[in-house]
Order: sequence, then structure tokens, then C-alpha cells
Amino acid sequence: MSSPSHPAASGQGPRVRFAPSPTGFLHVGSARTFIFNWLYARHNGGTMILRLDDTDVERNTEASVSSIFDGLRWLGLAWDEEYKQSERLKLHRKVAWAIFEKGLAYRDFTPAHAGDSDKSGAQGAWLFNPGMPDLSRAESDRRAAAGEPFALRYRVPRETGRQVQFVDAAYGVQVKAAADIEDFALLRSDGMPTYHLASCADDADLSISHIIRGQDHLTNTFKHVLIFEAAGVNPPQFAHLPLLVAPDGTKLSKRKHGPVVSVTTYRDAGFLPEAFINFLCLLGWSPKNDREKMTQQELVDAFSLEGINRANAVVNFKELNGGRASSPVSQDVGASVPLVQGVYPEETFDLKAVWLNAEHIRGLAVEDLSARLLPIARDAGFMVDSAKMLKVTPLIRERIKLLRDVLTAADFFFVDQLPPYDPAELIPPKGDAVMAKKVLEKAREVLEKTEFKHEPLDQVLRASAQELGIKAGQMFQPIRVAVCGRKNAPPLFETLEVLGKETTLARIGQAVQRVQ
RNA sequence: GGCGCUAUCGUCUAGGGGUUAGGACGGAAGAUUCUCAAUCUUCAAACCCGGGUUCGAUUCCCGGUAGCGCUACCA
Repeated sequence: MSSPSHPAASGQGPRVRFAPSPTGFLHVGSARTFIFNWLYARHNGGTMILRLDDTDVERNTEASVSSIFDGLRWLGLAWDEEYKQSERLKLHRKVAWAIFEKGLAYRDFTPAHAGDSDKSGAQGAWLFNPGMPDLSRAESDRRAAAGEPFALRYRVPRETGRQVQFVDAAYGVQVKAAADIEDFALLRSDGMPTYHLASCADDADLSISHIIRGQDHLTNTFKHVLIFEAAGVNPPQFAHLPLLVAPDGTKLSKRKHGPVVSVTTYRDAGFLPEAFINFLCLLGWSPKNDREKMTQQELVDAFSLEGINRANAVVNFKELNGGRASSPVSQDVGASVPLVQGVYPEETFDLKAVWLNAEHIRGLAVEDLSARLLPIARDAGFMVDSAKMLKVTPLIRERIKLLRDVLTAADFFFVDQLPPYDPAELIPPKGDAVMAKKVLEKAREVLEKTEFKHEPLDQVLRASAQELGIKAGQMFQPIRVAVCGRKNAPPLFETLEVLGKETTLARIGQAVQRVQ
């Protein structure tokens, strides 16, 4: 353990890791942890490591592994090295037994007790199983040899009155009396390492220099410091991140809060990964200069551990259907399959995330945005090619907040036949059906002989309005509704230009029919 | 119960012994364009409570309260 097995460990720059346990989908809190680690590595020219902490065979699932990779792939932040704890078991056991040999751990033959932890009960703190720490080595060896199952526990130096301490980059100096730390397990009775042991053994072996993780591990860190010490290595530096919580203040969970906490939900809802990353970065971290919208490079440049906050941050989402705890399908990790079919309304998400997404969308080049919109429209069944999408994109770029909005903002560009709409919509403001009809007939007449370019369309339609003695707005609205099927749409001339003369005239013709 | 962490507008946050407590999202009002957006302007909105320390605390200290985390042979 003192000699790192990984060759890259000899290089320089910080080595950080993201170590999810594949027991659920990748949720937004984990994603943020990954992002902060990645940012730290990239800012400092270090190494980003992905390590699957899969020592809990009971709870690991393949679906979870693929959900994590799905989410990570979407974020688009690459890692440099990849490991699986389940392939490193020998190392973990070696480290555990070395600690035992030093007398810093002991066998505990007490049968495993399940989840009867009465955390709110009035019983004092549990520290160890009576008798077990004092078992003589001979007795311990004898019972083990006899085949009696046991867990290996760390022998916390409790009676020495010693204080365990470490410095956290976000929370400062942390001190805790060893007397308050229980004899935690290193190895389970089935020989599998516990999280604490495996994590520390691997962190040491992989020469992790900085551990950046959720604050739920802050108090576990005292145990980790003890393990590093027992293993004879210097502990890495620590930086704990404030937790991401739901609007009700409780920690994010799929059981309780539904798909809004899963990364793939954001992907499926039409978030840009760069916007999602931007949003997550602003939760629990601040560049301290009032910047909000930031590109990936700006984030890399600005990121530092000093900007990390200490208070939990709420992800201000609205629960779908008032919480989905009772949904039977939401229980298992269904990889990337959306648990709630259909679309997620934008109000489902933290509106700042939605706003940032819109900001990033507006900042995208037309070609880029267009290419991202195309597959979404196609998957929804619209017949579109990239040339058409390229023409439509500038018209909707400032009108969509989520990529999926292309479906509702630009649908009329993609269909042959407009879905039915209320003919009353054709009536211009302060006008009547007669005016609507006059407008549409006039439009059909003049448009027939107009070139479908912005300028000529502008001229001819304004001139027509004047001729009819009505306002431009009164002229435009019936036409807009006739070609778009609704009142709210992109600017008229550009729209007509993209739609083309044939489609425009056909739709106006249909509108003339409907208005009477 | 024990141990630990935290506390600025509804939300994300900046700030910090003396400030009109700043920005952003969201909200309201207005300007603007052919509608909708976008954009611009304006407005409402916060230092958890109580004690200290101090000439002066939102800021520093203590206590309370509240929230969260850990307290498994989960991670």
C-alpha cells in the first residue's frame, strides 16, 4: 500500500476521483460531485478518476451501472482512469489484515444484526460489541479456525483521550474525540470489505490527492483518517460539499421526489449538458463575482475549493404529480427509460436551470443548435431534414428554453396539414369575421405574385393593410394564425419565407374556408 | 439519545464590525417590435432568536431554536 500500484500515480498534479456506488441511477447530487472533481482536476492539470465503489454485491445492479454511464456520457466530461472496486478485493483484504496484524483491529464474532438501529431512541451511542475488543489473540484465532464467522473491526484508540483531526478545504479544521467514534467494521463476515476500508485502501493505492465528496461523509472522515494512519499513509486532502436537498429540505431521493432528481431526466427534457453543468456549479459553489452564465472553460478557469459553501442548497423543483412515491414503476432503476412517460413541463425543474438553459441555447451557433434540435424533432415523428431545420432554428432560438420546445414552437413548419385550430383565432384584434375574411383573401391575392423574401413580403403586406384601411397588426394576425395555427409564433415575414409560397397559399386558402 | 455540520430576499448567492446589505432566477409594472419571445427600465422581497464583546453588530463569541448529516458486517 505504501508503494502505489498505479504507474500514473508518479505523475504530478492532483489526482481526484468520483466514486459512485452503483445502487441507483445517477442523481443530480452525484453529478455535481463528479463535476466539481472534474473541474478541480482540469483547473489544476490533474487526473480525473472514475471508480465504481461496488463492494455491496447485494445492492449493486447492472441497470444502475448503465444509468451512471448514461448520465456521465451525456455530461460529456471525460475521465482519465477507470477502476472497479470489486476487482481490487485482494488489495482491500491485504490492507485490512495488515491493520489486524498491527493489533489495530480485532475479530468480532457477534452475529450481524440488520437494520434495528433506533436512531431516535434513548439508548446511548453504540461503540462496540461487549467482550469482542478484549478477546485474546489466541482465543480469536481458535474461534476463527473453528470456522466461526466474524467481522473485522477497527480498534478505535478510545481510552487514550485522543482527538482525531483533519483540515477540510470547505469546513475548516475538524476535530472529534476518538471516544465518540465507534469500532467500525473493516471486513464483513463474508470477507467483503466495507465501504470505509475499500475506499481508503483504494484512495491510498491510487494516490488520490484530494477527496471531494458530499458532506454526508464529513463525519465518516474521522474514521478514514484513522484507517490511513493505521495503514501508514498520509491522508489526502479533503473538501466536503454541502448537500443538495429538495424544496422540503430533505435529501434528494428518487423514492421521495421522483425522476426530477435523475440526470437522465434533464437530458430527456431537453437540457443542454453545458447548461445543466453550469446550473449545478452554482449550487454550493460561487465564483464570487456575480457571474451566472458560464461556459465550460470559464468554469474550469474559475473553479477553486475556496468558493465552496457550507450550507445545503435546495434544488427548487416542483414534484411531478405531487410526488411519485407511490408509483410502482418508479421503484427500480430503469436505466434511461423515463419513468413518467411524455414530457416534463418546464415548471418541473428549478427555473434557474431552465433560464440558464435558455441562455446557453441563445449562445449556441445556429448550426450547432440546429444539429441538436434535429434528432428531437425526428424522434417525435416530424419529417424534417437538416436544411429545413437550419432555416427554422434562427426563428425559434430565442423562443425556446428546453430543446424539446422545438416540438411545440416549430411544429407547424414540419407538418403537411395543420392540426385543427379555433377559427375565432383568425379574427384580428378589434376586428370581426368579415375583416378576417377580407384580410385573408387580400393576402392570398397579393402573395400569389410576391417573391417570398423578407423585404417584398413586408412591403406588400403593409401596403395591403393600408389599402384595406386597417392596422398592420390586424393584417398580420389572421395570416399568422392561418399559417401557424396559433396566435403566438415567430415573426411573420421570416415564417412565410421559410414556409414558402405554396404552403402559405394553401393554408391561407383553408383559413378562408374556415372563417365563414 | 450521542456526535458533528449549517443558518443573508420564495430560491441560488455576494458581502462583512460603521453599506441605501449587492447580483441572479422567479414575481409585479412599464418601454419596445406585427403576436410571442428576446431586449431594456423600474418596483417589491432577506441578515433565525436571545445574550454578550464593542462607541457600533447582520458580521466576532456564547446559548437557544430550526434544518441537515453520521451514529450498519449501506455507501
